[in-house]
Order: sequence, then C-alpha cells, then structure tokens
Amino acid sequence: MRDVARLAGVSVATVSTVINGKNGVSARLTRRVQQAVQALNYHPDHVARSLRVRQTHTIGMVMPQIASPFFAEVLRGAEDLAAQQGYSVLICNSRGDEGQEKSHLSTLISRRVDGILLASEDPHFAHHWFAPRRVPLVLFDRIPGGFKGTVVTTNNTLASYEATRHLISLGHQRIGVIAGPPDISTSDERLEGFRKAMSEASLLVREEYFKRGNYKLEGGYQCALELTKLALPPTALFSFNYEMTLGVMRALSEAGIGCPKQVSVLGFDDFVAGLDGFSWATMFSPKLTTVAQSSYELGRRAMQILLGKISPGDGEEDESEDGIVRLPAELRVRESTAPPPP
Amino acid sequence: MRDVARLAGVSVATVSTVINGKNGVSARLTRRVQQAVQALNYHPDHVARSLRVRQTHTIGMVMPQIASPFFAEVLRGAEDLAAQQGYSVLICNSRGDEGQEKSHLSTLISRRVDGILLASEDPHFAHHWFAPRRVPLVLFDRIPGGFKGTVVTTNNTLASYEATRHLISLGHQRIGVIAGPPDISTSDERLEGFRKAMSEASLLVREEYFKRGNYKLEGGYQCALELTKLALPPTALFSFNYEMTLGVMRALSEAGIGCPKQVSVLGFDDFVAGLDGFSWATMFSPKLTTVAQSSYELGRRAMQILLGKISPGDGEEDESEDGIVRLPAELRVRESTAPPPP
DNA sequence: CAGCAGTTTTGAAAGATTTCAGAATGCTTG
DNA sequence: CAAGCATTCTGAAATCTTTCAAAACTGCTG
Repeated sequence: MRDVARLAGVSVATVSTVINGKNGVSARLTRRVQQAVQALNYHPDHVARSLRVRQTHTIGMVMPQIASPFFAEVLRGAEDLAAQQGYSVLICNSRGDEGQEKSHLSTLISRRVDGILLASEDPHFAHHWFAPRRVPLVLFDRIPGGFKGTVVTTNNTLASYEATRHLISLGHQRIGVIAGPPDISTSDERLEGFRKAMSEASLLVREEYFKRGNYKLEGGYQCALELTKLALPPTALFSFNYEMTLGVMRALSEAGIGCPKQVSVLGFDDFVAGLDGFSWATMFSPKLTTVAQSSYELGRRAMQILLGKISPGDGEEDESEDGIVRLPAELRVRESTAPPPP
Repeated sequence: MRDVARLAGVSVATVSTVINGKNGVSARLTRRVQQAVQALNYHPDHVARSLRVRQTHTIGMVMPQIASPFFAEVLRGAEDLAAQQGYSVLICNSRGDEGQEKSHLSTLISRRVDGILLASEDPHFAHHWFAPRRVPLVLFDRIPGGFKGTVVTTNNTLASYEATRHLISLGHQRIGVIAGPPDISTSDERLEGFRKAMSEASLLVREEYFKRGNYKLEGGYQCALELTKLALPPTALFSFNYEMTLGVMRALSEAGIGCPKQVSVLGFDDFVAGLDGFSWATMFSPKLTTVAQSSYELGRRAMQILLGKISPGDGEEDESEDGIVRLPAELRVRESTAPPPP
C-alpha cells in the first residue's frame, strides 16, 4: 500500500479512502491511485484490515457431517447467501465428535469470525462455555437441551406427524420406528410427532417395534433386520434419517422382502444434493416416499439470521428475535408406501 | 494479552512465548501466565498473529459444485487432513461461473490464504493472471489447457479405457457416449480412453452415437433420449459423470426401455457421499455399473501436496514436484451392464 | 488581499501479536 | 568476591490497515 501511495504520489491515507470507495477525494487523485493499484497488482491486505476494523467478514460453520447430502445442501444454502453479502465461510467438520466440535469452536473464536453457524452434536450444549465470548451464534438442525438462543430447524414434529398419518391412512397399524440417538432433538421431535399420530388413531406403539439407530446406514440396516425378524413384524417402517433409510432398503433387499408389497418404507430426508432439485428418491426401485426437508433454505435462513445479528438494521430486522425458527417439510408420497398386505 | 501480562505480572513478550509453547521461560512464570490466561478466558488473536507472522494457516478451496457428491467427498478429504495439520479451509462455490471463480480467487488472495485448492472451470486457466501472486496452488480434478503446475486428478483415460473394454468384452459394438463439455479435461480424457479402446477393438465410433451433455442431469437426460430414438440405437450407453448418469436412467425409465436387457448403462462416478464407503449405486434397480473415482483420497492428496509446498521439509517431500498426479479409479461391475440383446 | 468556509489531503496513532537485541538475574569458577 | 557465562525476561519495533484531527489548499466575499 505504501508502494501504491508512493507511485501515485499521495499518502497512504488517501489510498485507503480510494480503495474503500469513500468520497472526499478528487477525481484526479482517484484515477492516479487506481492506476497505481493496477500497475502494482495490489490486493489490499484483508488481515491487516480485519485487525484494524475488528471484523473479519468471515463466518464459521461447524457440522457433524460435511458430505452428507442434507448437510451439504445446508452448506450450499449458507454459502450462497454469505458470498452474496461479501462474507466467506470457514468450514469445520466435527465428525460427530464433541471434542472436535469444541476445539473447532475454539479456533473459530481465535480467528475472530464475525459469527458462527453450528449444528451441535452436544445435547447439553455448553451455553455457559460459549456465552462469555460475544460471538453471534445461530444453531441449525439440532436444538440442544436448554439452549436459549436462535436456532433454525425443520418442523420435525409436524412433519413426522403427517408422515405417520399417511401410513395410518393407508391402513397400517403395526408401524416400526427406527429413531435416532436419544437427546438429539431432531430424533426426539420426530418421535413425538409419531407418537401423537399413533395415539390420535388409538394405536399403541409396541416396545418391540421401537428401535434406535445411530443415524448411520449401519444402524438402519441392523434395526430393519431385527424388526423384520420379529414373529409378528411391522407392516411399515419409518426411518428417521436419510442414511438409515438406505440401510433399511438394503436390509429388505438382502432379506428378499418386497417393498411396498410386504412392507412399506417411509424415510426422512429427500435425496437432492447437487441436482437442481431433482430427487434421487425417484431413482430407487421402488421410488421412495420421503419427508423432504428444505435443506438449502434451512442453510440460507440460518445465515440470513446470523448476518442480521451481525449488522442489525440491514434489513431482516424481524428475524433477529431469539427463538426457534421452524421450516416446513414436505411429504413426498411415492411408491414405497402402500396399504399393508391383507 | 496486555491484560494477561499485567495479571501475571510479566511482559507481553513473555506471555507470547508461553502461549506459543516455546521454551526459555521458567516453570514458575509459565504457570502464572497460564493461570492468568484461564482467569481471563483469553483466546489469542489469530488475526493479529497472522498479520505479524505473515501466514494465516488457512487454505482456500474453490470448486464448481459444492454439494455434488463427488466434490463434497473431495472437500471432506481435504478438510480432514487440513484440520489434522492445524489448517482451516475457506470454502468457495464458483457455481461453474468463470467470473465468480475469479472473484473468489481474488478475495482469497486478499485474505492472504497460505494456499489454494482449485477445480478450475476455466479451460484456459489464466495462469498469467494468477502467476504474479506467489500463492501456492494445487489444482484438482480438471487440468486447464497449458497449465504447468501441480494438479491431482483421476487417471481418466485409463479408467475410461477399461470401462469401455468391459462393454466391448460383453459383446457391445454400438456404444453411445454421453461426454461432458469440450475442453474440460476430465471429459476429453475420458473420451480419449474410450476412443482408444474402440479403435483397438477395430470398432468405429459413429458420429450419431456421440453426444455432449453439460455434466448436469438435464444433459444426460436429453442425450439419452436422442440416442434411444435413433433408427439403430446403441446397445450400451457410457455416461461421463454422475449427474448425467442419473439423467440417463430417468430417460430410460420414462421411455420404458429395459436396462440392462435392452440397453446397458455404465456411468462415471460412484455414489458414496457420507456413507462410510457404502455405495448408492447398489440401491438402484438395476444396480449401476460405475467407474468409482477415489474422491476422498483425491481431496486428501491434493491437500497433502499443497501443505507440502507451504512448509517444505515437513515430510511428503517427494510429492512436491510439479506435475500431474493421477489417482487410479476402479471399475465396479454391477447389474446395469450385460451382453447386448441378440 | 485578508478572511472565511468548504473541500482535499496528510501525519500519526492504534489495533494484537511476534521477534530480537539487549538488560537483568542467577550461578559457577578462579 | 569479581568476572564470566547461561538463562530468563523485557522494551520496542514491525506487520498493514483505518481513522481522525489537523494542515493545506481552493475559491469567494467584502
């Protein structure tokens, strides 16, 4: 920058004002400075700038699974908006490990990010650990117990309720559930919706029809296997996330159980990564009935709210209230659900 | 930091050495400083540090598609290694737009990242634009024409050659190709491998069997539709990337054409995002025969080489030679390829 | 042409760290 | 106990910007 100033025959202060597009510098000098910038191929030092103005125009985003279609879409939504507003995003994969999550948060704080987007793996999110630092924070997807801040997530209870009603309306009474780990809010809420629909229909949920997977393919596979081996197996399977649904399908296909003829399958999360809205679920055979979360929108909204917190008065005022924002999900009925066998 | 120093009754220089774990400070003071750090909940300012030491411990990564399974896996591989080595990664989605790519590169340079990982959309990659800045750079996936630096990619020619041979060995002679855009090296190389295998088998590639898609689902769909409508349609379809393969399957299913009974399908890119190595391709019906790139490994290697360039002598010496690193791909024969109908 | 009100331009401080030359301290040795 | 030598500690400079008070300039008015 000093070089630019020298070449243009002005002070660095002038160069600074020109670069930041502030007015108050004559057209003549402006041009000279710009030429010098070109000539020297000068790129302003964002680091020094950040130090001085105390903001980095950087958002940290940490999530438990970086390459899962759901999270990849959330990331895309968030990144899109951020880039549009001149922010960059620092991506951190916590790999579902609480320790790594904390260490990532710690480095993000050291890096003085302007805000953090977090899908916390920690059910008892250490609000007290985090609170002292004044970094704007928006959670997404999961709601840690006792957290009182902003979080944007899917309306899981409702979505699950509607999905269950779909199964019931087809005539299913013995519905097997493959839930996620306890204390992860998404799983708890989906369970709640399921229970509500069942009890409204005066159906009881049997203990042996209730399984907990680990939100991974392996878990879905195991649970489905166990469920189908019961003396009186369920006529429908409701799986609480995308990975587990794949496990379920695999288990059924290996066991030679027809879907939807013998058993219906309904899964959470549609399969849309990178496909301009086209869904993979239609490519399966049978095409899967799923609950589609608006993952892209979820990322975008979370980012929008976060940016709103960072620079208030910049539009989106209304969003900045603390609380839980719930995005609707959509039940996409396709071929994997049908009336139970007689 | 000044506060910490004051509380511990030492100079900031001492605090600095303690924090950086350098030796040369007595055990007594070390402890006092650490206590002060705890007491004040002090996190060192990475920004100021970066300014002073002239490195940010940040890697910029720009790619044309952030949520596509292939790129998501590459990202995961790269991030894994980076995190492990204490680097953070700034993610940029160029959305396949040359202008956005350039603007992202520009901000990465301003942000003084220590290195850049790039899958360039620009076939005539502006090496001269980039060269003057001394930022270590490693390309991945695509090789822009005339680029002379390090790039890590799949051995596309060989992979495509072997895939084609598989089709030929099944007895196919009329093979339709759905290639990517011209000048994108991955597409060109895959085409080369295909041509080689064909000519070795003394099969000629007819003009009307050769189509160019845009590497998107829509393109694969269109091309497949056109190919199947020919008077004498191909007995096998070879699609050059993942998205287009989905389009192909969709077209076939809509047209009611049986696979592999009437036409065999072979696609590039396996479907493994976030699934611990389990492949979606097995979930389709029929299960897809694919060429599986080692996407995770590709990201990891690219990052490894980049970090090697950044701090030489830190192991991985051998990698740092400029040139093209080619990772092997694996042909996974499943159910979508079979001998042609008689 | 002095005085004045704007408008441009600049010099220097500040931001949080690292680095390094040198000051201070403690210990050994002759 | 003075000298010499390690070892520990510190003060100040340097990194690249932005900011702001003040200086310099411009054009007008009386």
